[in-house]
Amino acid sequence: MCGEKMTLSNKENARVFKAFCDENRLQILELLHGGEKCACRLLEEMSISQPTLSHHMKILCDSGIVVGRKEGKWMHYRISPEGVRIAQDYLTGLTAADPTCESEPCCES
Amino acid sequence: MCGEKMTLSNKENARVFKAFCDENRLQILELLHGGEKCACRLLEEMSISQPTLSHHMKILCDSGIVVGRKEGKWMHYRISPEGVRIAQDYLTGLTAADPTCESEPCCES
DNA sequence: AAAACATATTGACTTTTTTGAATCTATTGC
DNA sequence: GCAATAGATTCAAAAAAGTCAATATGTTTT
Repeated sequence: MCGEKMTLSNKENARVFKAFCDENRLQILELLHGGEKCACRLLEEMSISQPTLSHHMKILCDSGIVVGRKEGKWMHYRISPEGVRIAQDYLTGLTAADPTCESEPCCES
Repeated sequence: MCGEKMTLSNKENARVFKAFCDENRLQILELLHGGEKCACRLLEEMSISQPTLSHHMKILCDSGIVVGRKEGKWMHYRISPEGVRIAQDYLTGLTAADPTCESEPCCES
């Protein structure tokens, strides 16, 4: 089916949201918001070493929020709308009404 | 104004998303999805110690994703739709078109 | 083929996060 | 008041994450 939403395990969701819980990664996402950029460009706009950037790019790609494209000796990175959508779907599910919900009060005095 | 969206710093956004990058916290959110629960109920449905639960509840509350309500000797916790909305708005901004976007290609060969 | 360049990986170190035993605070019930 | 209960805090240890120098890999250029 087409608009089907997949449910990820807690472990998988934690990996997705790892993308957003480090300041440097948020800065990288900020830079990628302007469009696809290669690692060397990201590096010169940040104040971290090249191995550190590479490390964060790996986490961002593993989370699915960023995708990379190799072109010659360059790696171009961009935000993945599909990855972001998965994170959004999780958040939507958090506040959606749950049909299996028992509303019994907890620890009433 | 009413529908105004606030822009948080990277540091603040990182704190918000900390809520979602730990498996135990995701399990807590799963439990709170069924509705407000007190800490003692959460504790008996999880496999962690009481201080550890208290630690995670603090992080969840600091992130704004969960709010607590004290009633006698009990603490009742629930998911905050306003907090979740803030996280959602950040994600929406990630993929929204940027008017100040320069689309100049990066490292073309 | 050698030099230069872009990026990834390894290894060591530092910092942060997670964890639970022990303890403290606050509330309830006797 | 005293005992019991719920939850937070303190402290120390263990685990995980972030950092960068050095090095490795792969690509382009000369």
